[in-house]
Amino acid sequence: MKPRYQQLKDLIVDRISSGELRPGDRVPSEHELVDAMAVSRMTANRALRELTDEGYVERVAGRGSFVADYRSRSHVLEVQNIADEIEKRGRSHSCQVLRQSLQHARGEIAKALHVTPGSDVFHLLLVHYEQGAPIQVEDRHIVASFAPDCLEQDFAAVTPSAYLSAIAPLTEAEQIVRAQSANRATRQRLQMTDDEPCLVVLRRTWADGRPVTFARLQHPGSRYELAGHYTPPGTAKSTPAGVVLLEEIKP
Amino acid sequence: MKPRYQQLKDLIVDRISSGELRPGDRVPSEHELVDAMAVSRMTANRALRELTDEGYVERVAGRGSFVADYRSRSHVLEVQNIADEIEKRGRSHSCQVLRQSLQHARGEIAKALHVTPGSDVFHLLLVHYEQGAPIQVEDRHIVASFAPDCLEQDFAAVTPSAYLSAIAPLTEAEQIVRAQSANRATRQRLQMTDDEPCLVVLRRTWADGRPVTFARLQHPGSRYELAGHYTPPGTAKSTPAGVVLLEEIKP
DNA sequence: TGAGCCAACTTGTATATACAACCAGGCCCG
DNA sequence: CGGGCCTGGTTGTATATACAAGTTGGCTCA
Repeated sequence: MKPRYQQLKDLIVDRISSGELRPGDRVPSEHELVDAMAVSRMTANRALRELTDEGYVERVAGRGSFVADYRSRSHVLEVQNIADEIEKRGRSHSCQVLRQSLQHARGEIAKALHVTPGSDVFHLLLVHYEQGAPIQVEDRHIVASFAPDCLEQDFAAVTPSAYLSAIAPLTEAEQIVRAQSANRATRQRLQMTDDEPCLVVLRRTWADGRPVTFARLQHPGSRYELAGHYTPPGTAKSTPAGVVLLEEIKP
Repeated sequence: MKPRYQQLKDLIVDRISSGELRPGDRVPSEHELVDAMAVSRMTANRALRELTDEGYVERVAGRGSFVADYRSRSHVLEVQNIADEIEKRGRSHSCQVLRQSLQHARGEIAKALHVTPGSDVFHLLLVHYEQGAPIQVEDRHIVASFAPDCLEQDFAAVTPSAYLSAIAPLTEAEQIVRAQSANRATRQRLQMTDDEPCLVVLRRTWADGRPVTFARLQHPGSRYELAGHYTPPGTAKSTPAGVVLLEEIKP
């Protein structure tokens, strides 16, 4: 049984992420939660206070609690889905599936995913295109027990990222970024010149407290870059208007 | 007057950052705080709980509260200072200053730093070494009004990052990461082979609500990589023990 | 009409208390 | 000697209560 303050938090987060509550909307006050959910005010206070710390809610003494403008939240999810990323820029995304199979986890993969060697894992190999030009080779392993129906998915339509986060929210991610030379197969798939550097991202993602997928994402250096904007927790509101995006700068 | 739970938090954070309490050390229990500081247990509990959420302490029911191994904290600051990063790995850092001059901001630099073209900015060009091997070329511009005594600093001893965060806390950062080919001068400075990819980080950092510095950091792809571990806010406690570090995996 | 005051509601903090779950070490008993 | 029990200390959660301070809107009174 989850603690009650966590139940309250889940309830409110669900209403926000379902779209029922939108940024700026009023969230139930502590007193309303006390009446509606039969908890003490301290418990309601803890739920709302933690949601504030986590960036979901803004509170004003005397006025009430409101759904926050959740721009600065969660770099993790932001970077997850390359299809969203591309379409957000108003460009077309397409995808080609090269491999979609069940394998036995061996060596490094088993270690990375915390499964015993020989366990079932799915292996995906995809190429993502932006406006028809190849932009990413996605080489992904997924713990089979987490996504049993993986082989029936059409990943050309729904990316693995989107598919996985639909099963369960991805709670944690670890990644490392490298500049490497690509091997010949990858260079061909990404239509890279022989000496073009390759931006490699190794990313491992957690759900339900355990690692569920491990991906190696390779990109042509001349056509892809990673951007991030970080504000330390608790200093949220600083982002000023009229920021010149770094993307526009080519020193 | 600060609230009492905040006073307790400050007290404990001070003892940690001064080195009096080291990772693994026991921090006062709730009951001890109640006795020593004359607060209620709920107040002591709030202080310790928030320190847990912020990654300073770890708590185990039945045993006590302990200073956390503060690896997973604050991606922003973590990545800031390459000297700290290197020395945390137990390796020696050194630095060579190639340029340290006052210039007039032009074009892209003025735009990135939100100053009018022609304004004073400092220009630094440094090479960082790890165990004697070059690991980073740092090409940095700093708003002159933010750091007037920049020309008198010895950046071979104190890195620009450390110097800047000592003036005022850096509250916000934006960066983009690219894989590029390096030009000949950079290849020489980093002792890179002709076709070795170069990991480039462009980073702009804010203090006092305005951008104060803009850096272009170039690294040899074969000897440097960026690593990050992300937990979305509020899902803190998930990180399980015995995590296999991605660094150990070479797929 | 207009200015100011007041009441109701909100969040923020603080306390005292209670019970459950967990852990370590000591103690007792076989 | 060894195994199991128990106890004291610790965290985790939950409640009832209290006061302070900010905001809003209406009401009263000049």
